[in-house]
Order: sequence, then structure tokens, then C-alpha cells
Amino acid sequence: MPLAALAKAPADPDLLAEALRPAILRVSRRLRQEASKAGLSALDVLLLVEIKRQPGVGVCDLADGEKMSRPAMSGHVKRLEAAGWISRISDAKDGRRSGLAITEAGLAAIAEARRHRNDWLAARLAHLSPEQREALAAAAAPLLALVADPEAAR
Amino acid sequence: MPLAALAKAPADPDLLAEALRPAILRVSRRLRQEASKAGLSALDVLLLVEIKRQPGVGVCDLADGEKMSRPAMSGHVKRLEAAGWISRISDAKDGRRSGLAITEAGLAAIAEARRHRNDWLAARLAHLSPEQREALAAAAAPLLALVADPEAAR
DNA sequence: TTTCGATAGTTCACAAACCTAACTAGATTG
DNA sequence: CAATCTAGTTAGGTTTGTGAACTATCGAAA
Repeated sequence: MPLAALAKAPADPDLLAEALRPAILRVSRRLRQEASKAGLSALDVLLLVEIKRQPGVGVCDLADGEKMSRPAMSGHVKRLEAAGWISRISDAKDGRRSGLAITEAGLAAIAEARRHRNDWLAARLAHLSPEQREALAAAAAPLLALVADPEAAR
Repeated sequence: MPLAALAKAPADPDLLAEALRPAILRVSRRLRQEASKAGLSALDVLLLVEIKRQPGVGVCDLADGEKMSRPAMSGHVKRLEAAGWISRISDAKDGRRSGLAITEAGLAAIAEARRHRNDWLAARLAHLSPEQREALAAAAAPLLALVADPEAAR
């Protein structure tokens, strides 16, 4: 069992990868399952928060930032726009770019998603011990570091 | 930023959920992307390991264990069987059941996947600090606890 | 100035991985 | 032995991603 070996050599990348991969896969599968029951997917919230943080960001910027293909991001943006959560402001200087910005409705949607207390992940987290929650809290930053752009660190 | 607030109240389930969700979504998206470049998806390895651990397990057992629909698991099993990584042994006592077992080729496939040094996750983990790796190591068990069956804990 | 190559974004056709509903076939039980 | 339960599959749809090919616009060089 990888978890047992992990206790002895917690910093070994290969062992860690083996223990972490199934855990993340399983959790993310459940996460998507549960999210699909709400009106707003977890990815939607992710993108809305990103657009809120960088007003005027372009579709390709977002795609590159999330390491997603441009067509995929184009589709998401179209969906978010159709829902009224973001708006496009065509750049006066560059006719190709469509600067994205979050709308009032988008802000409300984020807030609503946050207010959603019957949220699967939060509920499951509440069932863990405080120690387990602290371990997860400590892991959030390293997880993001895993997907951070290595170019940015240069 | 959720990460900053998290430092003050690491055990708050709602804050934690907000910080953890995007992190897990992003990592799992990359994980699937990178895994698809190999011949063997991360889910394949997950299932092969599970079948190796419980020889004779049935399709529905596996589906329930992974909290996946029976048809979905049926498809995966069919694929693994077609690849020659598992075999079905029809149960003499119960004609409906197909007991699954890993084959030599399946064992080799797992070993090959482990040997794969140019593995994205292990490579990225190797770029983190030992402290970050330890934080992730400590998080593996709580992550699995999130998706563990509450029935089993009764 | 016109042409030419890069960039922003889209449309299209496809694949992976999941779902529900409805089915077949074998097992169990009243 | 008939009703019902269980194991597994088939069929069809959804979500979320991909790559190839396209349009439109920009910036620069002949």
C-alpha cells in the first residue's frame, strides 16, 4: 500500500505521486458528479473568479492560464456570456481582442455559489477531524504550485 | 484570496472547500491531460491496482467501490480486458458474476507505468520543496477519507 | 501600399468518461 | 413455479475536453 510506504519517506516524489494520483482522481470525480447537480459548475466559478481578478482578460489569456485549449475556453466564455455572468468589451486598439469582465449577475452568481451551504465538499470536510482538515489546508498551496506555470518561476 | 484567509482558520470547512476545490480541479485536469499521452490512463492504473488487490472482484463491486455507475465500470472493464490486462473467470456457483483478475500483462502494465520516470506528476513533485511534498503527503489520507464510503464507517 | 506572417478567436468534427433507462440472464425465495 | 432480486450489458445522451482549419485583425517589410 502506497500510504504506508509514504509514512517512511514522505518526500519521495515517486511514492508521493503514486499516493496522490488516485486520491486526487477520486476526489475530483466526486466533485464533478456533485457539482453537476448545482446550476453553476466548479469550473464556472473558477473562471468567474479569474475574470473578476483580471478584468479585460482575453479568451486566449484565460486558456493559457488554465492550460486549456483555446476552443475549450471559447466555449466556456460563450456559455458564461450567454448566462449573463460576463460581458465582452471589444478593445478599441485591437479589434481582435475581446476583453472580458464580470457582470453584476456574475458577482451575484459567485456569491450565491459561496453561500451554498449544502455543498458536498464542505459537508464532507466537516466530517473530518480538525487535524485532517489542517493537513488539507496545508496542502492547498502546494497543489496549486504543481500546476503553476514553470515559465513564471524562471 | 481564500489561501490567505485559510491561514487564519485552517479548519473551517467552507473556507477550506473554497481553497481546495479549484486546486483539485486544476491538478486533476492536468493529470488527465498528461496521462492521456501515455498508453495507460490514470484511471486504468487505479482500476488495475484495485483488481490486483481484490482478485475475483466483480464489475458491480468495483463500480460501487469507486462510486461510479455500473455501465461506466462495465465499459472500463471491457477496455481493460480487450487490452489483455485483466481476465474474467466465470464463477461456477453464480453464472451472472464475472470474477476479474489481473493478468501478467496487467502486472507488467502497472510496473511500466510506475517505471515511467518522465511522469508528469512525479516530475512536478520533484520541483517542490521537501516541506511542500510533506504537506502533500500528509494530505493524501484525508483526501481519500473524503470519498470513503460513509456506510463503511458505520 | 500592398502583401505577408503572427495573433485572437471561432467553428467543426471528434474522443473520453461519465450518466440514466431499459434490457438479458441467472439466482433466490415464497 | 412464479415473482422478484442481482450481475452485467446495451443504447443513447451530456459534459468537458482535443486538434485542424477557418476568419479577422494587427504590425511590419518590400
